[in-house]
Amino acid sequence: MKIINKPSDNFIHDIINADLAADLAAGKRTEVVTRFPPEPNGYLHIGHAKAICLDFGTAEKYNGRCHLRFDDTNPEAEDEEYVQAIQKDIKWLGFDWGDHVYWASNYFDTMYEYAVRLIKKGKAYVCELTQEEFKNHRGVPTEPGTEPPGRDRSAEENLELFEKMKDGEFEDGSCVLRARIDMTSPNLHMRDPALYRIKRATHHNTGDKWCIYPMYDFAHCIEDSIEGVTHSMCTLEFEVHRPLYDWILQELDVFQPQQIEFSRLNLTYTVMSKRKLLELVNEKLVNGWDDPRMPTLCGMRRRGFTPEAIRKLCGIVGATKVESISEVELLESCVRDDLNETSPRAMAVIDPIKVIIENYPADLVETFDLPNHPKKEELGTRTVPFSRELWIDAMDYTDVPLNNKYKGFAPGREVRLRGAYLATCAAVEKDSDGNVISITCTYDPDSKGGSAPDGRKVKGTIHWVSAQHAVDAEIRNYDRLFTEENPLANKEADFKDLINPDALQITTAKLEPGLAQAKPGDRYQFERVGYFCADLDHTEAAPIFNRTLTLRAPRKV
RNA sequence: UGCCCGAUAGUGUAAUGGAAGCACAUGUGACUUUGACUCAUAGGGUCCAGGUUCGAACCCUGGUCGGGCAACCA
Repeated sequence: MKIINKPSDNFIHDIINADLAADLAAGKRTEVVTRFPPEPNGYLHIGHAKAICLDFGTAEKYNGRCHLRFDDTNPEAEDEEYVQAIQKDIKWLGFDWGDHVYWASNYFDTMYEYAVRLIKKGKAYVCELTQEEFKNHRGVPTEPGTEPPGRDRSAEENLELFEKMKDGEFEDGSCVLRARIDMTSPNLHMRDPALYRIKRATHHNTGDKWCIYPMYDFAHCIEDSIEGVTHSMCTLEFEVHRPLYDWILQELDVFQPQQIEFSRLNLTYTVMSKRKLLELVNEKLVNGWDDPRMPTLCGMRRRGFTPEAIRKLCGIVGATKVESISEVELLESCVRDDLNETSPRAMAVIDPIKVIIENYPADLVETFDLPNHPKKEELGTRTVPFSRELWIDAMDYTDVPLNNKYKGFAPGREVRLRGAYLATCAAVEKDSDGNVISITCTYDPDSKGGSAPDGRKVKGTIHWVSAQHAVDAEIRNYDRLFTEENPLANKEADFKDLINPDALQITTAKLEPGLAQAKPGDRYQFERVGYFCADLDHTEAAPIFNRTLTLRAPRKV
């Protein structure tokens, strides 16, 4: 299949199209290889989803391949737990790396050889300055730095010192290997950056084999090069690292991938940095990485968001170099759009009040087969019991309707009990404080199914649950994590003070009985309320449902 | 006061020298056995100033504003 002349979705594909055309013209092999390179030091969030969609999506588009590569060059931060979680989340999102899973740590031998090569060329040296001392030599952005002592040592000496570093003859932090580039460069990253540091830490993959570990700048370009990555996409903050990326590979004279930077995904009412999310977890402001309020993929999964919706969002926001904050409404729209199509309907009463149907036989139970989806017959039907006493939602009763959009009961008012009968409110019983305790009504036995033989119309259709059959459930109502669109906008303030106290509100509800059999993760639309999914901890005996999102347009009565 | 990057409706994103579109959000209306969905409809935009050109969101010059960069993190 021809892989050039694919329509462009973004500036990155423009670049790839041009590269492929040039390769073709030069008679070279045309190929696209990308990679997603997480450090296994935390959970993936929706910002990573954007990168994943770009990396895997681009490879798919050009019939190339995308590698999953764990960038495990800092053993102190990394953990096997994250390795498993990252793989699970990528698969959940719908992408597959096939056999192409790699580890930076598998290239440690090659990296060491490459470092030796640089030393031999006089392009790297062992520097014994402390961090603080080197900082003084590096200087500040507005002034050139100065060359540190020992910079002009012979290659032989450096080779010997570097070998001693590797052999553990020096203390942690006593020296580093530096690239010998230009201490006066206007780009701080080119002022003799560190390539290797000494760190006695057990690596999850290489154990105690190494006591020196390569820095990101040295490791990443080499990883890309070894794997034959053609287009190495990363976020904007690495733009100033690109000259170094290119310098290292040129000095090494090895295959040179192209680094392309794009802007991170930001969403309103949340934060997207691993460090800040970790703070929320550590300070127990949320219940772990998979708290449904979190923008992590595992949190969103538990919340009930779908991978399809997240992928759709990533497609819509695209890839540019503009630093932007997308409105969370866009994500929510993608989620509702998908859930509306796919989730079966059910009835659940969140804020129950009792309805007694005076003229309905006390011992009668009828069942109704209601469609699971109003527009998709193929989703089938479920059986819902109906009896003399029902639960309806408190919002569906009022003494005096405030406007003509009101759908519920009011004294003398007839409404449709969804899928069952028309019923007219006869009386209401209140406690001494004026709170509604119960409503009595009469039903029209000829309106079975919800329509009257005389064809009369009713204003509203409300949902209900048979009281004697209702299943009690815990409902976790989730909302936005922060009260501010951009919790980080005020640099003086602590973003953690801006957490929305109402982002989780736990209530109990009356569910139609079939819902108890839901399996953890099953998604539903509770009609007229919102989208919900059975929580990870849900059981038939103790049902728990998470509110994914309310339906659009909050009720204004 | 160094270097790098960016700037198109409220938000995100197209238009690559030839009619400024789309989506979300918002307003109005229709439909509805979900105040959902669906459908129709409205408002609203090229940071500023010059220049090149028959023609500029796009090219050039100068500003303005926003972001990034001074870990032995990635």
